[in-house]
Amino acid sequence: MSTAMSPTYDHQRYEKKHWDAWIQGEWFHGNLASDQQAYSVLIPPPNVTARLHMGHGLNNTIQDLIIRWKRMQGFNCCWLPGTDHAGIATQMMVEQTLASEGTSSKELGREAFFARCVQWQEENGNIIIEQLKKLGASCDWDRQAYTMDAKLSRAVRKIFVDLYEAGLIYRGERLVNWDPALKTAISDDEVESREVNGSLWHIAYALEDDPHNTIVVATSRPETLLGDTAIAVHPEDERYRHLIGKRAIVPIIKRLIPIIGDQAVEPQFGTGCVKVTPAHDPNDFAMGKRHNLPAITIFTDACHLNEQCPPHLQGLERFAARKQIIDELSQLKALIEVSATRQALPFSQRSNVPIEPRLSLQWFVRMQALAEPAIAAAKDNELNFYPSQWKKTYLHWLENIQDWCISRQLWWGHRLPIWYCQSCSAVTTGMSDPSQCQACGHDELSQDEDVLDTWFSSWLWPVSTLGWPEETRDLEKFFPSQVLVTAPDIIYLWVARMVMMSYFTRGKLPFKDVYFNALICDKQGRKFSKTLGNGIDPLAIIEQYGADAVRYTCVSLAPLGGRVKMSSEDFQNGARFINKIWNAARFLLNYTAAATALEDFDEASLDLPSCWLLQSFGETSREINRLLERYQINEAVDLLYQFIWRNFCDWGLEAAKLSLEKKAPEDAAAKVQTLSVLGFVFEGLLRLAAPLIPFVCEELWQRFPAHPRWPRPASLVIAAYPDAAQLPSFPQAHQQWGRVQELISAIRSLRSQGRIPPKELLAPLVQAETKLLGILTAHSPWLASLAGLGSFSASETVETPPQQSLVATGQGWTVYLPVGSHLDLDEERKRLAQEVKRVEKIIVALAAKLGNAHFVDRAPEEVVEQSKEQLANMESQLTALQTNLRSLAR
RNA sequence: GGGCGCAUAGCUCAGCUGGUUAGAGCACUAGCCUUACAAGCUAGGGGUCCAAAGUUCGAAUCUUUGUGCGCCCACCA
Repeated sequence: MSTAMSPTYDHQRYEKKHWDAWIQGEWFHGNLASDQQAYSVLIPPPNVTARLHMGHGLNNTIQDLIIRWKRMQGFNCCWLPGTDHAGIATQMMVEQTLASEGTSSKELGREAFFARCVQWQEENGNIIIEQLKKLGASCDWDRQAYTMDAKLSRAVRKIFVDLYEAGLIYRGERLVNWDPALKTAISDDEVESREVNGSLWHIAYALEDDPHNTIVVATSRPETLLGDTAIAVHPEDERYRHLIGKRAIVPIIKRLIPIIGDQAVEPQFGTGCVKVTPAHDPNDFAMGKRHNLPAITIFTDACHLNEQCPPHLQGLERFAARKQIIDELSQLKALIEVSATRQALPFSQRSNVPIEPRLSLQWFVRMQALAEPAIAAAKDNELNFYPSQWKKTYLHWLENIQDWCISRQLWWGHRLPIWYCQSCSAVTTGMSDPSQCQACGHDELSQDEDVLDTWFSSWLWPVSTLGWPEETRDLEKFFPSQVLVTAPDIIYLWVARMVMMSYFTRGKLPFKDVYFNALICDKQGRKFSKTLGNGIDPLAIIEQYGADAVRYTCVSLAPLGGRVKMSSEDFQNGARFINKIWNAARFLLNYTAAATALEDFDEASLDLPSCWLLQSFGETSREINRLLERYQINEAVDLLYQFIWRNFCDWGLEAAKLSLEKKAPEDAAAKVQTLSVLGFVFEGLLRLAAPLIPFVCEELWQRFPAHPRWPRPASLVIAAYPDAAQLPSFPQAHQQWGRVQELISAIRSLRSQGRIPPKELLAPLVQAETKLLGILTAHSPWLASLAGLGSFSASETVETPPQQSLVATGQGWTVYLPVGSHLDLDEERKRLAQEVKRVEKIIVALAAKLGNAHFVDRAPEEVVEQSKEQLANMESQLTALQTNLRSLAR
């Protein structure tokens, strides 16, 4: 029934097949009728404009791993997917398209432009969703949400109205971060400060009552003197104190402005005098408030000098204006000095141009009250961060929270549900568009032109995706979610705000755990960016190596938090791992292909290697579950890798070959047992690995005959996750076989040191304590096949080591390997001498420890016992080594 | 300027409760085409755990200081 397996795993043949089956089975769907405990996760909605990059790859693989693991544990899982309408980004994309058609948003007008945005979204908005599916994301695709959906838009409107009515939304004139390229305000969080080389111009202002005397200010923005409304000095500055209260004359425009004293002025910096331009600098704005200064805006929305400026300057762009002003100042001999300086300049992350602080009427959310429960939740450890140090960052921001400017001068987004009365200029809002002013009843209303910041819909994500403001069954079942997996760079923009909004709408946390995944960088540690072109395209890698390889590689490289350096070669590792599993299956299927089901094994009559394998599997299962519970995901993945490769393949399968390859009828029963254990553990490891690498596991699982101990549902995605408590356990056998493995490794090592060809059979002498000797004798066929022995002799004591032999020692055993002519005496003496030295060093350390009365008194008893045992053991090893060294002496 | 973090093998990193003879993967060396896998197997080399001081019977692990490097926040004109 199974088709022949190629020696290498060919992901192209299987991924789509299983994806389609999973969707068909509806196993990713959060079931409202289920009695099982719900477990839900919210996807950080990617922008509709986004294309899958490695950051998404890692972030979504981690979410998928968690949700698949929980699903296999029997939870009623719902991983809610969706996209974000990305106001600025989408608008820019559409503008670009329009420009290539020779038109623009202005020409189209608001409505037509909005329609184009909708169209763009319909055509391109789902690309990233399709890409997530390629990665294997087991989201509840029936519940896919979009922030501009009718449903979510209603939630946005509702929350706006609620906040407005609660007095938490207000309109105010403030300095905002103005992006002159996009001609919109952007939030503080979209501003990035960069160090640039700048100049400091020293400009002389004549004093009103003594025009021959001047006061000199230092500024990096001379052009803003057109908007100066004061000069400030530190009130205690001896040099200038006498000038406070007098007036100075702004050069060029000859405006009279007061000289004021303000604590904010740093006497050491520049000249100690600051020109104050409240409309164009946040500091100056604050100072202006304190001293009741007028604010004069000198720029248009595109940052050209406006009608407030002298006619000959009007229309100049801001940097051209700077040059012009400097020229004029030097002609007036008012420019005293220019010095070079490094300065932090705010840039728009969106358009990459310097931000212009601009005074304008905007809408704000009052944040302080909203922040309170969000602060308490973290302080009380109801909300937990992984890694935990982010708690401080989160709290610091919330405790110093500023009001949030939510209006954007864009067309794409949720338009503010605010109407101004033409007659009385009162404001009307509500869930339905008003037809008359709620203050005066006048029916001529005009809606605010602005739209809401995109994050204003994002902070509702935990409730809006589940149907809020309706009291839906989804909301009842799947709110709150369990864990949010995201990147730390949006801890303020999104994480903290969702917490606030969930408290406001539901009085509850939206999730109890926040997992911050690593930031993916190139090998030089630089962020992936379009301009550097250093990104790795996950789709190309999926194409080349398969989704499983991408998933494994991402997660195994990425520790919790932090930063991971990644290159496209790293994915070969993943591909190798997948291929290893594939081949282990190929090997096993040689023996099981004929059977439709495996027989059960009898725990009482298993051989030692089988017991060891079962015990290893149990321990691994326990540890993986434990690590996943603690979100130590890359460690769980590493453990899985070690178990599959080292334990199962290198030892389990190699040991099993012995009985599998036997043909005699009397061996048949043992063979069935071995095969049953291998089959059981292999299915178990497929289950352990399925959340991480679902495609290859599903394919292999379906090819595999059923085992009586693993009930078989229709798909591996809903099969039970291994639970150590229900697995057979053989701690003693595990330990015993461990010592045999140690011995085998030692013999292999001696062979290699003695340069004995792999095919030559060996005949070592093993000295060991009685019990171990018994085990070794009973397992001589395994020693033969795994260590390449022809025969071996065993003894409890060895007085004189065999002539010309290599020696190795371990816990309770010594092995001598006669090598005759192979022996290079000099080299062996050297090696032994080194070995003696190593052991002696350990003995000295242990003896010193045990000789220390404090240690014996104060250390826990078992630690002392352990040290004593170790010492005895090391001493006997030393004796054996020394004896052999002497026997080699000439 | 404030806050957070990092420093362990050539590279990327584990080592979360102090008890190791400090681990993994990649890279490197030697030997193997052993009919599951050469995308493999076996063996091996490689580390004053950044520095100094301290706590302790015992420190890669805890404390302090220093050095170097990241990131975030902040208005030094």
